Amino acid sequence: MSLKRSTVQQLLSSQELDREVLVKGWVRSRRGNKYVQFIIVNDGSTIHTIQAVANAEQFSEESLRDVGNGACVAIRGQLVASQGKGQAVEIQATEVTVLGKADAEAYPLQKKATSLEHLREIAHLRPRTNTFGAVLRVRHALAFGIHKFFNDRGFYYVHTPIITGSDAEGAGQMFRVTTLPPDNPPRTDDGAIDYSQDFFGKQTNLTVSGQLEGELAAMALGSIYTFGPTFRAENSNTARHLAEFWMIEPEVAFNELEENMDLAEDFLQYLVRYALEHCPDDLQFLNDQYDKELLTRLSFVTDNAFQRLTYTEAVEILKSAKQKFEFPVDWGTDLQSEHERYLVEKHFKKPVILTNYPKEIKAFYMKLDEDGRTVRAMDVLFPGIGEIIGGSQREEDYEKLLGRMADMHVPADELSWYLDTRRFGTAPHAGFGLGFERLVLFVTGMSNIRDVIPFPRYPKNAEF
RNA sequence: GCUUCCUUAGCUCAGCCGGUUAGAGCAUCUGACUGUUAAUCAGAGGGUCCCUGGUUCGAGCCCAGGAGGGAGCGCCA
Repeated sequence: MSLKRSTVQQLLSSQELDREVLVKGWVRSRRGNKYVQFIIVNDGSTIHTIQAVANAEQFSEESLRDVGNGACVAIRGQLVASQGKGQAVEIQATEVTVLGKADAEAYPLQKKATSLEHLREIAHLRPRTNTFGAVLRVRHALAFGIHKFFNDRGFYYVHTPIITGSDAEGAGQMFRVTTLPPDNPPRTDDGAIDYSQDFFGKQTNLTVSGQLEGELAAMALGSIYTFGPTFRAENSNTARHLAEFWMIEPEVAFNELEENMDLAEDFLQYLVRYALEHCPDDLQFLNDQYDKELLTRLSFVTDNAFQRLTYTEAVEILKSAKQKFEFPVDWGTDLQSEHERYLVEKHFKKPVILTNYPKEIKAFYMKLDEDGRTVRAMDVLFPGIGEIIGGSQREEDYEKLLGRMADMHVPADELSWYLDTRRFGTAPHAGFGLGFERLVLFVTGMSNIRDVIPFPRYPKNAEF
């Protein structure tokens, strides 16, 4: 019977020594002398590596020639207690097979430090680094934790469309989806492009948000969430924006603003706790390597209630702050990054939820407050990354919603399907959007959002 | 889109006031070393100084334009 492959993770945590094992993975390093060689292997199951020892009596120089940095190998041998310091167990190799060679002269990944900017240019190989291995494992854990959180609380996962016929969602610039020939599209009599001849018989785009469709589902299933790709064709060049990113959008019937805040806070604390529990080694590595405050900051999020205050209260605090701001604070204008950072990092020193923004600076679907000046919006602000969640209680009143759409020049006829929820059995409801990569950014302590997604898309870049 | 900084060996970076044959560490290759931990030690090979044009006796260095990248800002998640 053939020996089953063990992962590095299984071998390192095994109490069962002096048995034959088989490991397969990629060589991180080989060193030694003419009597003994040490082969360091990682297989992605953990950030840690396992050491295989090859004695010269069994392995000629020639047989290990191709066992170099980056090569893929299968190693069979005895799992034994290590004679050396630095690891508890190691494999005394009896058979080393090279599954895939890696030319040492050409292999782009070095054993020593390589900049994150350079790794971005070789994004097809960067998962083999410690850093990206850790980031991708944490990313997975967070994705899994999101589904678990909602499933455990009776939410249904709803798949909203990626191609949308609506261009009025108001969340940002959209990417057009078309099969018309770009050099010579069919035209109508007045010279405009004739989209009636396009694939869908109309103009279509990639979604900027699943929220409107999510609201439809919540008006039937009660509690739902979406988790899917989202696209923004904005020329945003920052460490916090991507043209293609993943968004989580829960929507809950009968929830009002207060319950929406409770959900957002529980959700974020749960996810940070989930990552701490399931990825301790990866987070420890990221803490040691990139951000010595990371674990402290994560614990701070799980251990402290978020500070809740209204936009109006925040403006008062900022106006009386001793700190000089580049942009003046005035009621009615949106807060700048510097203002949000002051509130979170200097004034409260904890995550902040800002609510009840002026209606002029928020979306048409947010519920109007009694005073007629503000809406039941909420933004969750995190240290370092700013807005991680944006949400609101939705306007459930048909007439008021129509009025808001008219004020903000949102075409009601294109959104008749959305308005139908208010015409037939409307109900109070609330939800929010969480940018998945911003969460991964916060939890990993990475500083650029392009380093927390395998293949980032941003202006002038769609490689791989 | 705006502001600002950067681009020199495979990688990370020095390079003085514009001066003759452009450097270091790591990586690679060769050799040494009986258990290494980013092994160590010795030696060798390795360059379109981002591109185009200009100034100058002479440009990696100064000037103009272009390309690419970082940071900050705006838009937002």
